[in-house]
Amino acid sequence: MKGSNKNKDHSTEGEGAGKRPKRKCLQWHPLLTKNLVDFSEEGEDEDEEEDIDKVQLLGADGLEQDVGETEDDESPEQRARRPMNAFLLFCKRHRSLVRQKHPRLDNRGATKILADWWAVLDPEEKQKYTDMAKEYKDAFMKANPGYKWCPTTNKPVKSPAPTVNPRKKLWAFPSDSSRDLPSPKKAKTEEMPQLNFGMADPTQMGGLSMLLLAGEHALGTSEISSGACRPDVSESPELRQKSPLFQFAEISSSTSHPDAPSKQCQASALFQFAEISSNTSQLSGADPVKRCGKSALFQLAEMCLASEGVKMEESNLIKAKESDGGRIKELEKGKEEREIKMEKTDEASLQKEAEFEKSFKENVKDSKELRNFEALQMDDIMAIKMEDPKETKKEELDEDQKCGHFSDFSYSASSKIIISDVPSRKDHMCHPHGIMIIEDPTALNKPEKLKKKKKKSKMDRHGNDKSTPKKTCKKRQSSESDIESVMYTIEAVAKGDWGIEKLGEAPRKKARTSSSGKGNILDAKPPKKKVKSREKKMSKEKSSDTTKESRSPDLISVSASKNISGVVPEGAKAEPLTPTEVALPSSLSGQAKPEDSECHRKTETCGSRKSERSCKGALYKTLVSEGMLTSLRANVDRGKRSSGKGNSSDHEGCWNDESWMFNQSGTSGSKKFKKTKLKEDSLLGSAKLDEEFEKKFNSLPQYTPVTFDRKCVSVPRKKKKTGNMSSEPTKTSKGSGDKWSNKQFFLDAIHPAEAIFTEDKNTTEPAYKVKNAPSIPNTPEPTATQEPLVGSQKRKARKTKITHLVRTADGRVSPAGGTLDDKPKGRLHRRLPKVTETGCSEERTHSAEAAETRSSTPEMPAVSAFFSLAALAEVAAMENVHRSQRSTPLTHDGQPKEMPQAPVLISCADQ
DNA sequence: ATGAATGAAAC
DNA sequence: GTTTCATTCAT
Repeated sequence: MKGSNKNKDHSTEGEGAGKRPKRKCLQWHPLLTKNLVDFSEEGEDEDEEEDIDKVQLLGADGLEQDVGETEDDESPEQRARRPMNAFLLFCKRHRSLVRQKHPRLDNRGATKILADWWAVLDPEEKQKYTDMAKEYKDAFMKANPGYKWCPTTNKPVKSPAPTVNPRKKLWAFPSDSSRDLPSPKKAKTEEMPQLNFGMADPTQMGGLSMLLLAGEHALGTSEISSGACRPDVSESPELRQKSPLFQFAEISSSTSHPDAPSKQCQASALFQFAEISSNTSQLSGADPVKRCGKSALFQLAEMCLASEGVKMEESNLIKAKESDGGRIKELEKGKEEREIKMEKTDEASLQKEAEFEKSFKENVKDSKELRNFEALQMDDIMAIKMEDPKETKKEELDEDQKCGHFSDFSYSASSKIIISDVPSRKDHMCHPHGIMIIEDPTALNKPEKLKKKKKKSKMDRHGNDKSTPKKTCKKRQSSESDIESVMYTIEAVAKGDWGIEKLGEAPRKKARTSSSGKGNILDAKPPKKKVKSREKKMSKEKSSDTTKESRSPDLISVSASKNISGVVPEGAKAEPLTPTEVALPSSLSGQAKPEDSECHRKTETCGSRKSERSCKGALYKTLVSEGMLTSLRANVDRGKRSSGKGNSSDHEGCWNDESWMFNQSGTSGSKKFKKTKLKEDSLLGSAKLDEEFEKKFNSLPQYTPVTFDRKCVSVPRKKKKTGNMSSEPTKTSKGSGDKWSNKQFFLDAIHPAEAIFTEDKNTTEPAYKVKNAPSIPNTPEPTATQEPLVGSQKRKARKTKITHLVRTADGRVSPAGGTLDDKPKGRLHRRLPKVTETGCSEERTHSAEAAETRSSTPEMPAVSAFFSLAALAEVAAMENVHRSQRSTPLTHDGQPKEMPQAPVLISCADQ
């Protein structure tokens, strides 16, 4: 396949020198791009450097974007892609399946099928996607307040320079350079790796997966900066409420922070993520109290920023840039400013410390919750750290790379975040605050700008870092509790001082990795996405355990790579990315050992990257062992849950529930067990993280291919017709068939509905939520008949037609005027329930299978028998209701019905 | 670069 | 109402 493509390309154009056959399908995300780049470049020593290099390259290319970037404070960056809508999410999630099923089918065909599916999809299912999309969008918007979807016309509002294609991506409306807008995005994507961590990244949220991935990356990448900032950070309970994604969003978007904190609280995880990522925040030294409202991560980020003059500078620069047209000039200035700021930093740090203490006390109050919260934060951070592994680009890998976006979230990596751990309970453990620092210079600011600066400043920075002796936090020599050890580790890392002792803990990971090692090294590596998805499918059966394993390795590998990034300890870095298999082991081993030797050697010198990396790796491990990851995962779940359940708007509840509980238990438990379970925990944690990411992204139910087939079969006429042929036949049949025919349709429709959703991997988590209200057919009113047509008239018309003709099948078109047309199927489908929940994968899987079985064979007949016209009518009515009610009250039912059909049948029977 | 789908946003 | 663009990837 690939080869063909390549060839194709050649033939097609002379121009392209090689161009990327694939283009950027996946690259769309800058992050991804970056990751890819990283991978390729990985060979290089440091992540940072790499980034810088990349940046340079960009700059070299002539893109001055960096400078131009400007701000993101408000402006979205050009790069950001508009968030995907529900349908797109659906497509993204299912396309692979479709393709698998119909390899021959090209994307268009697949798209058609997907559309059919979408049409058939239960309202609930659809709703999930819709909710997700909404959440995502909200997060995105939060991250990029100024973001405009599309300039429709050509002119961007401001951009004077029309040179650019009007269409392309105007939305980057920001005044940035006009040229930047269009070219940058794609150009970057294509050619350069740009790193976009900056604020925009969150923006890019285009892919949910990206977010998740980002988180992972962050974890991996985030380095524990040698220069430790002072601990600070206040955590507020409020944050807890946010879902991880939301938090992420917050982080990502710098701008958001100031906004209403309360609001944020409610926000979903996505938002948080966005905020964190974007958070360029000016660190204005807001009061600690104020900060409380913000997410801890965000606060941390701010602190970090404050502490580090560099970042400050950048932000300032950015601002300045905004004000000033000259970008480059400013950059230069920035350097100078930076120096000045450096001085300031110390002061700031001091203040922060004071604040920190205060916040700390406050936090103590919360105790458990707080603790959990913290854990969550940690997780988030971890996630952030997980950065892109680098990998060499290989032709073969191309595809994989695409997939790689999962691992990508580069931006997170760049940002530094310091997290302090507040002792949650005095009783349980009083840990000194541990501080994790994530460096992400760029993250705070815009990627591009940052890049440039970085390059230039890079040297400076390093010098600074080294030079600036961070105040060492007090380190704790003896690790009383696991947590302490972790904290200690963190501190040590921050200091640059690493105790070998801790390393001991790390080993478990290694073991894990080793286990994971498979044959495919190369392929596996970066592209988690595809691979993952595929693997998932493959491994689905395996169940949570398997998944965990598979995932964990990835995470680890990633983290390792990142950690190591600075210096590749051993050969590992060479191909960092191979995430899962090869890379992991090597990296891990490398980490551990090197750490020992190097780390302990360098007690103080933060300077050596290797040591840092190794330390980081150790730290990471420690965290994992502690269960931090687990908690993270839980967070993610929560976010998922929230999204799934309620709409983004509601969010609120997210935190509590099982996931929350789970976190706590997990965390605490891990502590106790530590070593014993540490490994497991780590595995779980990592696995969970991955899962969560995926989940979010995939939280949506997926139809199994089988189902898909059935649907195709059952619905064939519609689909096919839709695309190619006229639906006439169908219609005719209807007309002639009358009700009878309808029935048939109905049945057909149902079949598909039965479809089983594959739950993905599912994860071990308890069900994050199952929305479906099993039995509730309540149909308040049948009124809503029409669906809102969307899209252009054409589409509308087409759709309408289809609906009548084709879709009818689903819903059944009434021969006459068919007022009711669509209704029926929806309702039935709804029941299908996804199996999403999570229980144990095994059970789930099992049930799913069972369901399939049932649906496929035996039941059909029975069903048909059951259905009566009346029943159909009722269903239709119900469906309408559903449709109208988009906002389904979420029933939290934790457990969906295993048997989808059953309910339906029953209802029918009743009537 | 195009298209296939849908949806959301910007006109 | 219409246009753009988000994803994906074979042409």
